[in-house]
Amino acid sequence: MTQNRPVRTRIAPSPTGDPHVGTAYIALMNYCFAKKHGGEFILRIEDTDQVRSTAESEVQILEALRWLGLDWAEGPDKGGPHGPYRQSERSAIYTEKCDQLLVEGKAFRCFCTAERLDAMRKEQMAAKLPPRYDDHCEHLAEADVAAQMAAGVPSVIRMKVPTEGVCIIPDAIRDEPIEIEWTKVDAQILMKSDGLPTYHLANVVDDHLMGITHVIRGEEWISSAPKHLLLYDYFGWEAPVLAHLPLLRNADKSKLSKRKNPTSILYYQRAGYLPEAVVNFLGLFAKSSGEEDEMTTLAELIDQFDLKNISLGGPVFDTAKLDWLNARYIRETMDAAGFAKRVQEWALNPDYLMPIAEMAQSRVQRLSDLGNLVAFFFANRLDIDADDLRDGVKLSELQQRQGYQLALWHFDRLTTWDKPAVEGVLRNTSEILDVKFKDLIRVFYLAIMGKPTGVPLFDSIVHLGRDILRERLRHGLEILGSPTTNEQKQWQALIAQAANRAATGE
RNA sequence: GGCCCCUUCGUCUAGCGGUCUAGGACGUCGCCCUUUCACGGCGAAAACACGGGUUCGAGUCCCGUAGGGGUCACCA
Repeated sequence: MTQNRPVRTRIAPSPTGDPHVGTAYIALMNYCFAKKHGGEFILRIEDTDQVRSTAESEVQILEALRWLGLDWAEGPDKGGPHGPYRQSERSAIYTEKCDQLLVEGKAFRCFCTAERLDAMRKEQMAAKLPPRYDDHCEHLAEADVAAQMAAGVPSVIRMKVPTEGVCIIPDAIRDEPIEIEWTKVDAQILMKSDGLPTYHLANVVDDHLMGITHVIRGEEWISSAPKHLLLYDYFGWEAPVLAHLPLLRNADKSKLSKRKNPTSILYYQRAGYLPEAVVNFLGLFAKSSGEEDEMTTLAELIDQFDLKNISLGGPVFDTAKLDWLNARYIRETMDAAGFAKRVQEWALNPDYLMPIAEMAQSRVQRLSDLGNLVAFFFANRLDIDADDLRDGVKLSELQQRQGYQLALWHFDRLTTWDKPAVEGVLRNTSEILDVKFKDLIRVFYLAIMGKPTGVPLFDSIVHLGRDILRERLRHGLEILGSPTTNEQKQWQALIAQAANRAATGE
């Protein structure tokens, strides 16, 4: 597993949501490692999940990485010698490789239904056994397979896995290799019934074909590493060096999630952070910090980069230090003119200003009324206190809190982000809480604008974006105080009600 | 629950058997500077999860325990 090919690393995001800070963190480590060793860093889009992948998400991820300055040598937007760089365009390759495994007896076709597999897992769980494929189809006769295929029975292809021994997984940031028994490894599906590969197959095939020498990824992949190593072995390919990075955490140490923290890079952009500060902050997790200044350039980060410097304990993504770094970048790396330019690019640009102008025009008497009217578009958290927030509200405090929580729940589940969708969430919320729409709207004006009236709410929410909105509502909740246990129970009931409505389509 | 990973101040971390009465940074608090605020300066409180070994000597090595996390999908 020693590598002497030219170093090549990659970031391989799945375009299924907002660009995540975790992706940026992994990308940065791969980027620094490649640059440190005079290698290349490339970008590949892993969009084999037809249901969840969107073109919009892909665009945003590319934009976010570009914003951070983590430029890639090859990728779907710029091509390269190992393209295409979008897995959905590489189907033929996976089919060919998978057929090869089938022919060589290293994989088998499986006709099990989802129902049978579910039942099987339940039984295994009940018997306190680890859920694992029971090899039902592994030894089907060839004629049998052919017959089912001819009859058009849907099938998947699974990989065969050794029934004894242990898999040794060397890891570049750990002193000792990780060992996992083969009996704990499932007969992973390689090819789904839709004809597209799963992550495991596509990832291994692409990493090999694209000449990736070092796979630096999150530690959520440790338990599937044996499958990957086995695939390299099956294909007769040299496996890349593996390095599993600790996951970024919420303050309570759980895996970083948007329920508890802003996780979208778009949020940090909108909230007024500078990309160089974000990169610096993320880089600190891989920097062996002695006595020297923690403010470092990307170039210095690369120069000092060493996988061994990464602490294995999952770091809490606590933005206090990011705030401090950001402030220093603002005051130490630019003059007033430069600062003004940054602010302009940030939000005083035509794209951001235009919708605001449309909302504000009919509501000002003098140009100077604009500031008070739309200041909330240029803020992150609003400076409001509990009295402001309860001012003139007709709902009980409990209802107000539930309104925020319920809306938060709904907004997170929205697949489209436009005016009808936003309005739908609020109407829904008012119905579930059984309060007047008008009264409910008022509490949202308060949390979002800090005032009970202002420019149109739905348009404002759309324009502010999901992440800032989430912060405003979360802030509102914080100000109102934490719910009692009794309230928590009522809250569960409301969520159930909301979920029910969603399921039955109202 | 099985398997795997992890464990130094609130947070990010330095530490790789004696130099540790554990260092730095952020945050917090106090003082100074100052028309306010911020910046800046000075200072303070604040940690080796626990229990056993090994050793002349353990934050550093080993074993347990506890705690946290990840993973057990036709998602990545």
